[in-house]
Amino acid sequence: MPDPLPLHLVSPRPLACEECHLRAHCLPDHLDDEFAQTVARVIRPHQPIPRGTYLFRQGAVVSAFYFLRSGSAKSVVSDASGRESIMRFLFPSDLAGTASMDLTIYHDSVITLERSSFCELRSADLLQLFRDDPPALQRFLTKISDNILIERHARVRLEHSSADERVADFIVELADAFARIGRNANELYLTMSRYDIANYIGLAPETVSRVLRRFSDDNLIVVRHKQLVVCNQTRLRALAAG
Amino acid sequence: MPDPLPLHLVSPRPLACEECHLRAHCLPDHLDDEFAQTVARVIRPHQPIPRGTYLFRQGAVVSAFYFLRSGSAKSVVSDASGRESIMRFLFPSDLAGTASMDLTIYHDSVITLERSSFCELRSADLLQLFRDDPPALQRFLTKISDNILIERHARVRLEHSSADERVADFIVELADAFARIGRNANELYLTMSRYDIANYIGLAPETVSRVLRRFSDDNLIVVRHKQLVVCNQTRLRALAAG
DNA sequence: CGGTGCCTTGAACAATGTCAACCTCTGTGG
DNA sequence: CCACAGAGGTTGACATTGTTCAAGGCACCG
Repeated sequence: MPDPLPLHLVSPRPLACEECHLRAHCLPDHLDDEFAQTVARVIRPHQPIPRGTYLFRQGAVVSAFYFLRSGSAKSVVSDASGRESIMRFLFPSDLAGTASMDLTIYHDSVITLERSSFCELRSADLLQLFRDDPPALQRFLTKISDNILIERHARVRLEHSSADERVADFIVELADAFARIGRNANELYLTMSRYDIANYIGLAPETVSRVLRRFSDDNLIVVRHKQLVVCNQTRLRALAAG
Repeated sequence: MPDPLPLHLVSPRPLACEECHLRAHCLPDHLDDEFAQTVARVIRPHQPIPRGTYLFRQGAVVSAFYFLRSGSAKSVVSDASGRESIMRFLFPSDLAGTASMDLTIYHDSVITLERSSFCELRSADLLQLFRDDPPALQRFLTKISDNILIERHARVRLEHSSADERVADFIVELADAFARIGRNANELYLTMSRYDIANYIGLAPETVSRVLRRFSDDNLIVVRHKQLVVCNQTRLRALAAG
């Protein structure tokens, strides 16, 4: 997935939206002339930003949600004792910030894992967008609902799964995310570190290493650094299901 | 917290709403005459229902959300392999069904843990309520956001806490829920079984028993069946924080 | 007053975390 | 282009924690 052109090179709105390959996943479902003005005020495309950039920080006042167009990111919460937990990984078409829809402060931080681009959805004008285009509210709610289900899945995985099951399930989850954005679901690239993976699925990094090694020995996968090839998706899914 | 009168004995709407002790936690923020009609169409009080009743079942078509007025309930998801996980416990002023706001099917089941009463928020008319009273949408979103934060807290607890920390945190969480609805935060009544507690915090029921025993030996609490008295809230909170 | 389900307790076991050492890739500067 | 430093990743030995299995107790409800 190549990075898009820098902002100053892309077509001006509303053409940018009409050309967007992720339009079907965006909030507005149509783009006639007058409505386009509302959209243009609420939804703003941004230039690609480098790896390690914060889209927003936990505790800051909410100003916008972020629709990821390319790249990947992680959502992190840090608790009172300073411990950080990764809530989810974000991929193109995912909406960042949905846990902060009470519009007070951000309840997590979102950090890019590679060079990434996104559209900003300004929260101040969001309610107006919902008024002008009620289906947009429905889509917004659906995205939030999806997010809740993803996070619940991650929690159920923590509660009832062995280390093997967790790692298998993580790989399957990643493969599905790749498939959703039109990439090869068998050739995964791990933009996140082993520490991030371990944190996400609630294991020690050493355990993740060992399980990947075992999967590799069993010919389920081939791992080389950040490259992961899935050899036996069926068995991997069976493992993930427990 | 006494059960409210059966539906046929309470005052008709809108008086019922005006008398409701939880009105401040409800969606509409005002109740003038014409608006009251919208509210009456969307929000419907119900008679108390017995313990073990399903408010809705996972997989059923979404018809309403449920605002708990008295009693308690649990939200349960069952996965492909039939394993059940308790996502959260619900108390008065909590809204059940927020994980299903995509309005397709319910993604969890909600089951009462004791005789409970509630108001039904019909989903078909909910969008109209939001149009008639935009702040209601804001309150709705805030309730969903609260729910996400509660479930995230539960997940972080699973990821990074020992058995002692989890049980302490559960007790503190319950105490806070009691305080929020105006009950004594030091005299808790456990409407859920030990199995439910164990499931919720990701432990074996035996472990919960043992930890409660230890806390009791350390004079942190006194447990007798479903009655739990908190003796040293400070130490308990310190334990919960890790 | 007897049964049933929920809860508690004990002992052995298995799983994963911890600690420490070593390896390997990457990026940097000479 | 090479050498080196440092972070990230892997591996092994060991300790710890919580689960599992089995038995027994206690309350509640017929």
